[in-house]
Amino acid sequence: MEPAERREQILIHAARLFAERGYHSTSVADIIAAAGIARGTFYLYFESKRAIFEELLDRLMTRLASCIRRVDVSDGAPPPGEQLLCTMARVFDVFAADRTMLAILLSGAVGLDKGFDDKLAEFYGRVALVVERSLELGEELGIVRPCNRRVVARAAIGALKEVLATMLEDGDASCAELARGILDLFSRGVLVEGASIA
Amino acid sequence: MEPAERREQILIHAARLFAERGYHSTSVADIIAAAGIARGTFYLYFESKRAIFEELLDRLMTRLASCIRRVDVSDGAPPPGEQLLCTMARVFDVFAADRTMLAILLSGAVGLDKGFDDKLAEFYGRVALVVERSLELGEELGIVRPCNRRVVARAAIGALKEVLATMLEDGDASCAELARGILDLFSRGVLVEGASIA
Amino acid sequence: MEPAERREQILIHAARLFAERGYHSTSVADIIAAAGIARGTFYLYFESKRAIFEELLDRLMTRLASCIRRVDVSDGAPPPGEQLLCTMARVFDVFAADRTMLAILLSGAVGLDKGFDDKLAEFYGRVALVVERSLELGEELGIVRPCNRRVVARAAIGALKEVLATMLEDGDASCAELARGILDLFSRGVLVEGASIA
Amino acid sequence: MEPAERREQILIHAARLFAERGYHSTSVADIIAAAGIARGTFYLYFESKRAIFEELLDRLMTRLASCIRRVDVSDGAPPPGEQLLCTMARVFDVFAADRTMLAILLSGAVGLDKGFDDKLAEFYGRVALVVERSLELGEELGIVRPCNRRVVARAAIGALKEVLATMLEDGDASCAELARGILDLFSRGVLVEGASIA
DNA sequence: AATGAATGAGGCTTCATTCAT
DNA sequence: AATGAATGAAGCCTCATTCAT
Repeated sequence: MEPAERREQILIHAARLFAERGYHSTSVADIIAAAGIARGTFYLYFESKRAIFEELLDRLMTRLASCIRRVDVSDGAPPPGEQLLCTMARVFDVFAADRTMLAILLSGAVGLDKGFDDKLAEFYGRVALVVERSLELGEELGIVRPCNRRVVARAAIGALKEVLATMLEDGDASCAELARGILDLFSRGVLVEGASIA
Repeated sequence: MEPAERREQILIHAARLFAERGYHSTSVADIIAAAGIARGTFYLYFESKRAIFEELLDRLMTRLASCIRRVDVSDGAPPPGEQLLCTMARVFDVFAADRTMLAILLSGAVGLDKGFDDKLAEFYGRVALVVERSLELGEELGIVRPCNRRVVARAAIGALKEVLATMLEDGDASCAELARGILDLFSRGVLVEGASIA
Repeated sequence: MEPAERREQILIHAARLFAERGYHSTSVADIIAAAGIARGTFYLYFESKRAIFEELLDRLMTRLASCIRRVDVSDGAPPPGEQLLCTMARVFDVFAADRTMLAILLSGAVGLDKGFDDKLAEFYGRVALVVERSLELGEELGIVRPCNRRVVARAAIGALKEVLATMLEDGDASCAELARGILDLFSRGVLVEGASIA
Repeated sequence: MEPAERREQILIHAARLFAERGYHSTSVADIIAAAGIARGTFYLYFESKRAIFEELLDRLMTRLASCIRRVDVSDGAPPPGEQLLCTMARVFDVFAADRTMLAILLSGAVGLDKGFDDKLAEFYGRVALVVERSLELGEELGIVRPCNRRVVARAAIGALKEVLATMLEDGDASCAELARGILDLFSRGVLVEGASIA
C-alpha cells in the first residue's frame, strides 16, 4: 500500500475510535487492530498517539476555519442573513459529513493536556473574534443594535456547539432547519414584538 | 481529624486537581499528596478514584438543579425576566463560588465512561425540558413567539455553558452583566427593530 | 465481657471464616466484623493474623493427638480392631464436632509459610510413627504380615484424610460406617480370598 | 526468543516458584525476576497471575488423566494387578519427572478461589469414579469382594496422594517399590491370613 | 516498509498493623 | 479494655513506546 494511503487509513480508523470512545479509552492497540497493521508500523507514520490526535484536531480546525467568513457587506453581496445561513450550513456539513469529528472537537480533547486545551481555546477565540467583528460591522451599518458583542459571540458559539452535539444525532431535524432556528433566535429573540418580560 | 472533615478536605483537594488537570491527568498519588494523607487513607473515605469524581459530579448537579426553576406566571409573581435573571444569577453563583467545579462539569467528565457521559447527558436533558416547558408557557401567554423550542432550549444551555466557561475567568465582566447580556440576546435578538438581514 | 471469653469468641469466628474461605481470603477486617469488635481490639488479644491461625492449628493438633494411641496388646485389653475403630471414631468425632477445623487442617495451612508446612509435616510424621509402631507390634504378635510399614502408615493417614475431606460432608454415610470401611480395607484388602490379580 | 519457547520458559519458572512457595507467596515480581523478563512481557503471554497457575494446573490434570485407565479384563489383556501397577507407575512418573507439580496439585490450589477448588474436586471425583467402576467390574468377575466402593476409591486416592507427597522426596524408596507396597496393601490388607483383630 | 516481541514506568487498590484517644 | 483513623509497603496490571529482525 502507498505510504500516503496507509497514513490516511490509519487516521480514519483512529478518528472513528477517538470519536466513539474518547482519547483516553482508545489505545494504540485498538487503533492498530482496527487499521490492521502492526504495532511498529503505527510509529512509522505517527510519532505518538498524541500526535495522531493532534493531527486530527488540526485538520478539523482547518476545515472549520475555512467555513467561517466575516459577513460581506459590499454592494452586490448576498444579504447577510443568507451569508450567515451559508456559513452555518457549511459548518454543519463538515460535521454531518464526518460525525466522527464532532465528538472529538466538542469534548474529547479536554483534559488531555494544557497544550491541547490552549489550542482549542485559541481556535474558538479566533472564531469569536470573527463573530464580534461581524457584529460590529452590522452595528456600523445600523442593522445590529448595540450589545455586549463579546457575550453574544460566545453565546453564539456555545449555542451552535450544543445544538450540534445534541441534535445532529437525532435524525428528526434537518441541518437547514437547525441553522434557520438558531439564526432566527439570534436575530429576533424569542419575544413577541412589543412584549416585555421585565 | 473528624471523619466528615477529613472527607471534605479530600474532596476539596480532589476537586481542585480534577479541575486543573482533568480526570485522567490527576492520579490518586496527586490527590493524597495535595491532601497530605497516606495512600490507604484515601481508600478509607472513597471506594476509588472514580467514586470521588462521581461524588463531585453528583454534588454539582444537585446544586445546579436546585437553582433552576420553571418560570412562575401566577399573579403576584415577579416578572418572568426577573425570574430568569435570578435563575441565571444563581447558576453563575454556584460556579463563581467554586470555579473548580466549572471545568469539571463543562468538560472533565467526557470520555471517562459511557456511564458518566450518560449521566451528564441526562442532566442536561432534564434542564432542557424545563426550558422548553417555560417557553411553551410563554407562548400560551402570548409573550413568546412560536419557535422551535427544542432548538432554542439547547441553544440557551449551550450559550450559558460557553459564556460561563470562557468569560467567568476574566474578571472584566460581572455575573450580573453576563446574565443580562444573555437574557437580552435571547429576548430580542441582535437586530435593530425593523431591520432585516435576509 | 471477660477477656478469656472475648478471646474465645474471636477464635471461634476466625476459625469459621478460615474454614469457609481459607487463610488468605480471610482478612482481619472479616474477622473483626464477624466478632463484632474494633480493629484495635483484635490486636489486644492476638499478635497477628498469623498468630490466631497458628493457635487454631495448635489446638486442633493437640486434640487430634489425644485421640491417637498405640494399640494396647496387654491381656485384658479390648481386641485391636476395636481399639482401632475407637481411635478412628474419636478422630472422626473431633472433625464432626467441628467441621470448621477439617478444612483448615486438610488444606488451608499449605502455602502459608515454610514454618507452617513444617509444623504440619512434623505432626503427620509423629502420627505416622505411632502407626508404624503399632504395625510392628502386630507383626511381632503374628497378627500383621510383613509389609513396608512406612508406606502403609502413610497410606493409612492419606486414606483417612481423603475420606474425611470428601465424605464427611455428604450425610449419606455415618462416621461408624466410614471407619468400618477403612478398617476393613486395611485389614483384608479388597480381593476375594484366594483370588489373584497378578 | 520464539514465543512458544518464551511461554514455556515462563511457565517453568512459575511452576517452580509456585511449588516452592505456594501460590500466594509467589508474586509476579518473583516470576519475572526468575524468568529474567520484564513486567510487561509476562502479561504478553499470560492474562494474569491466576491464569498461569490455572494453566499449570490444567496441564497437570490432563497429564494425570491420561495415565489413569479402567482395568481391561478382556481376553489377552495383562493381569489386572500388572495393569494397576502400570497405572501407578505412570502416575508416579509424572510427578517424579516434575516434582514441581506435585506440591501444586496436592496442596497449592486450595484456598485460592471457589473455582479452583471446585475444579480440583471435580478432577478427583472423576478419578474416584474410574476406580469405583473398576472395583465393580472386579466384583462381577468374582475377584473383588463386596465392599463400600466409594470409601475404597477415596481411600485409594488419599493413600496415593499422601505417599506421593511424603515419600517421593526421600530418595530411599523407588517408585516401583512404593507402587507395589500400595497395591499389596489394597489387595490383601495387612493381616495375616486367618488372623482376626476383632 | 513492516513486524511484533520486549520494555518498564506508572497507575490503582488492598490490607496487616500501629497508635493516639 | 476498647476504639477506629491512619499508615505505607506491596501487589497486580496497563499501555505507550522502542528496536532488532
